[in-house]
Amino acid sequence: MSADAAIDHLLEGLNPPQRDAVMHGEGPMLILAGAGSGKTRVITHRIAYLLRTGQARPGEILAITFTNKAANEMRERVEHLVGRASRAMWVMTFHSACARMLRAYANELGYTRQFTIYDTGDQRRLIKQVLDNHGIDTKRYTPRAMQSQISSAKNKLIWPEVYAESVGSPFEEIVAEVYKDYTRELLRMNAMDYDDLLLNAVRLLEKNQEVRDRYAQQFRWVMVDEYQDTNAVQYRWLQLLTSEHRNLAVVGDDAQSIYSFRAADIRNILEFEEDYPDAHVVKLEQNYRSTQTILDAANALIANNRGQMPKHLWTDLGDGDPVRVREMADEYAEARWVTAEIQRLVDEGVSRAEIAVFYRTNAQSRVLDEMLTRAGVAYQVIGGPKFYERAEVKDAIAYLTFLVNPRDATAFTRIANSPKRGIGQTSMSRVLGYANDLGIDVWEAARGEVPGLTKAARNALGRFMDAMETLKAKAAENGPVAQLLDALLHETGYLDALHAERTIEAQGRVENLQELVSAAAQYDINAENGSLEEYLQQTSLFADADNIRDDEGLVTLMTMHNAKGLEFPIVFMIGMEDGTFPHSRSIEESNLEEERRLAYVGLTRAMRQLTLTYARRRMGYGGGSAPTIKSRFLDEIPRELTDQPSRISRGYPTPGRVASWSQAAAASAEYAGGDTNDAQLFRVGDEIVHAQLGDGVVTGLQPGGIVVVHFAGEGRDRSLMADVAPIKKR
DNA sequence: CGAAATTGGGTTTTT
DNA sequence: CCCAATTTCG
Repeated sequence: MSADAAIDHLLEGLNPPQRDAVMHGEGPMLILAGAGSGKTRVITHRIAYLLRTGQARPGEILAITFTNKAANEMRERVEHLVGRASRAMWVMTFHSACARMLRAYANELGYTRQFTIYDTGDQRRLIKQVLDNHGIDTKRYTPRAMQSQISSAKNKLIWPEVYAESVGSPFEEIVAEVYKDYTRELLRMNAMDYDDLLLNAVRLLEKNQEVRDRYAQQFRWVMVDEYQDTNAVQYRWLQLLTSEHRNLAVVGDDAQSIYSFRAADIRNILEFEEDYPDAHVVKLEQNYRSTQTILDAANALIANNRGQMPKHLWTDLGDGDPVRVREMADEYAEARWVTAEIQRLVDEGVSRAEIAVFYRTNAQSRVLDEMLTRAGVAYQVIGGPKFYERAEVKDAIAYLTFLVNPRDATAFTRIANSPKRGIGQTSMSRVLGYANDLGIDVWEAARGEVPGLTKAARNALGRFMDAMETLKAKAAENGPVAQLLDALLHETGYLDALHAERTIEAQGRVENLQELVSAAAQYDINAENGSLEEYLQQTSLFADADNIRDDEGLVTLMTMHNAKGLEFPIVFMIGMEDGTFPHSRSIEESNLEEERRLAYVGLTRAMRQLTLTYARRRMGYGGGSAPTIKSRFLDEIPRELTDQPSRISRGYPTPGRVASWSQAAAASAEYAGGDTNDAQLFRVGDEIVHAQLGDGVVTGLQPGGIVVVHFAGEGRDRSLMADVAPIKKR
């Protein structure tokens, strides 16, 4: 293929705005990409186009995403378009890119290139220690609260010194103190937390002109995905990197900004045109994913937010089916019904991999979990308790970490007595204190003559460190990580201790560790020039969402946050109740707009069929089941887009929709269990009693066994399924 | 020092 | 309701 033909090929099949974005040359660009508008395609084709036209060389390209999954996908697609040239590009997450820069210049900031990356748990442990050192009451000032304050300060680019100057309350004074010490401790341990990766990368670029020049010159072409979710630090980092060439192309959708709790600042995208008055703006509004009905529902919902960037998603895929809305008795009925529906779909020939269930909080997956298991439906749950956060996995990783980073006291305290080998709290403190006093590595201290140890403790510590020395020698050989891991688990007695427990739980732990070893073996195979350090970095930046499997016939369960960037032909959104979604906390914090954007994200994941369910009663944290109010978001979706009878034609069946309706109602009756009513029993005007809502009057009857009831003391009518609702004629 | 028992604490979303 | 961390006892 000639060069020109190759270029034509790249532009083929793109719509005009997409093509515009792909072909844009020098200068800043804002691509407003609605859901499902083919933005990944635009980014990847743009990269290929820049290369093919000779405007860019591979090494000049920096393409940034938020998740590893997105980065991998982008990398694969770019590789598909341009081949091996993709290897010289930086296609990765913010965190990986920063970590890479920091490894290269760690010493500039007083770190070594072996620095450890701390997750939230590690952070809290270290903060707790700082609090204890200060004699601060950790009940009143919880490590959790401290961690969240510090993290939010970091994400706003507020350094410890600056924070200390602006304290306005005793609480903040303590935070300031802890923040300062925590930062110092991290440096001493040669460790950075997640936030530090970004923050220190900024510090490095600001502080060191040479480094800044190097990267700012290298990255002539910068592309950022999900720009609406960037925070102040990421913003600054991008500014520093693009100061030279100003070829910053950002892709995002303000309607999908859902990470303000992680300090994402929607203003970054809203004000992009103010930051770059010469920015070329492209709007991608044609959606290639969903039916028009689904898009209309999403458009109508998001219209309730103020200050959106004007846009209107459309598709030529046709209207498709109405959005299904279902009311269930409680979360069990809801889960049973969803399960039954899934089984029905699968019977009809739908692949399980085409089906997803979304919910607001991870806890909601439990009931569904149970029902699907009972029904024998294969599924995967994304999120929740994470593999790399399980105690045994963290232990194993901590062993490796300590081998690499001998200063990491957090890793040391985690593993020194795990498995139990008689090195208790006091002994560990002695070791740490000793290291502190002499200003030496924890490793070195632990090998030396630590004063004040009992004979037993000294022996135990000696044996432990002997094993560690052996492992360190093995690590120095740079062999496969999996082998080292395996050796470690045996050498340290970790597996023996688990086997000795002889419990099912311990067996599960052993299996998790086996899984860890095979994952490491995978790494050994995949990594081109792998190293223990790189392996550790990868695992610490690993997110559960990276684990989604899409080719094994599994129904996918996940939070709506995790669903961002994905699509499924058939989507269920459950728990559509005020308090659950929108979450009560968002209502309290008047953060409804972000919740609505989250709902928007959920709705726009669906390609063909969208079903929204809510339960009349839901269990709170403390056992009791309480009545609920259906989500205000449901009311924001025009009825005519749903299979709910519209208010005007209440009581009259809508032709064409009746069949599927009664089918669904029948399924629901079958699975909801409990006493059932026959809809025929009720007539308009009947007085009824509801188990929770009390007295009411039937004001309408609808197909599918729905009775519309007006309850005393309620401003509106409720539609109830006669066969499952706890109602009786009086 | 380790294991068991109790208590209290907290549940939005996560790179 | 469930987990974790602290406390208490052996």
